[in-house]
Amino acid sequence: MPEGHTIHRLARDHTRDLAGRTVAVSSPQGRFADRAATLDGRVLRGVEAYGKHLFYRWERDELVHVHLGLFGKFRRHTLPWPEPKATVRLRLATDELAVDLTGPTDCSLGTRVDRARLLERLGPDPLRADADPTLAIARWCRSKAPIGKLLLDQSVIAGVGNVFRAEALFVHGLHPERPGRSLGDDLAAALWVTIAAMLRQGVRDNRIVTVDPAEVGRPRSRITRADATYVYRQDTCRRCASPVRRWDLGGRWAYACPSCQPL
DNA sequence: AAGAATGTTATGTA
DNA sequence: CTACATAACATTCT
Repeated sequence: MPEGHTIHRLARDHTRDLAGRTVAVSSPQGRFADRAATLDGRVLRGVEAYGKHLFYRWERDELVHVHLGLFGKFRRHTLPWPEPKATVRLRLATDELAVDLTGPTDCSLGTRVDRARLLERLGPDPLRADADPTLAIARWCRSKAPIGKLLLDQSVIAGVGNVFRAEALFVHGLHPERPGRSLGDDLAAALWVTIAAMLRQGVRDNRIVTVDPAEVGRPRSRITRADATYVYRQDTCRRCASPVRRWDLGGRWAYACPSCQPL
């Protein structure tokens, strides 16, 4: 489920609800079940998002790193909360609410050195104030790899997943197989801006809606999941009704409209 | 109710 | 060394 917007949204919500408080930590079936006690009952200092990664920082600099992967999900419970289900890898709880994590690719205890090592492998994240767009743009413009592959490469740009790849390329009429270096500086810069705007909108809505509500003729709030994209998981192009093409690109399904996105 | 899914990494092969 | 393919891993939803 998650692309960068989900992660940033979680960081924001968890900062509001958990940071600055004493947090009960348990990891019933988790990788650090034995060490959860070291964090239990201490103050959570803050929650940080970078691309698709989350970092929970405790007093004395211990960090819990979470990556949701394809299936990871947080669920919140208010008082009287249930016993964690067998699939729960991490539970964070204050007096008011409990947050359960299931299905993560990663949920591990680490240090700021581990965090730094991880961030070295990530490109700029458009949702972060410290992002340097020119790093991603330069990589695109230098590479002969298909732009559809470059968008999923987290070391080039962090936070884009399969939906935003399909949709951002559609908006610019770009075929996913176009080599990055064929874009040119202006188009590449425009693509960054589009991705950043889509991600920001995603944080606001807490879901992905990439179609223009005016184009659909319905307010944003009344756009259903099935109507929320131009080509991603669509049979026909939401703009011109051509049959959408779907093929494997970089190990994931790529979607494109042959008419709106010629090669 | 089988199958698909908004992901990543390690390993094998060319 | 690069580049690609494949497998492995996580779980829920339709």
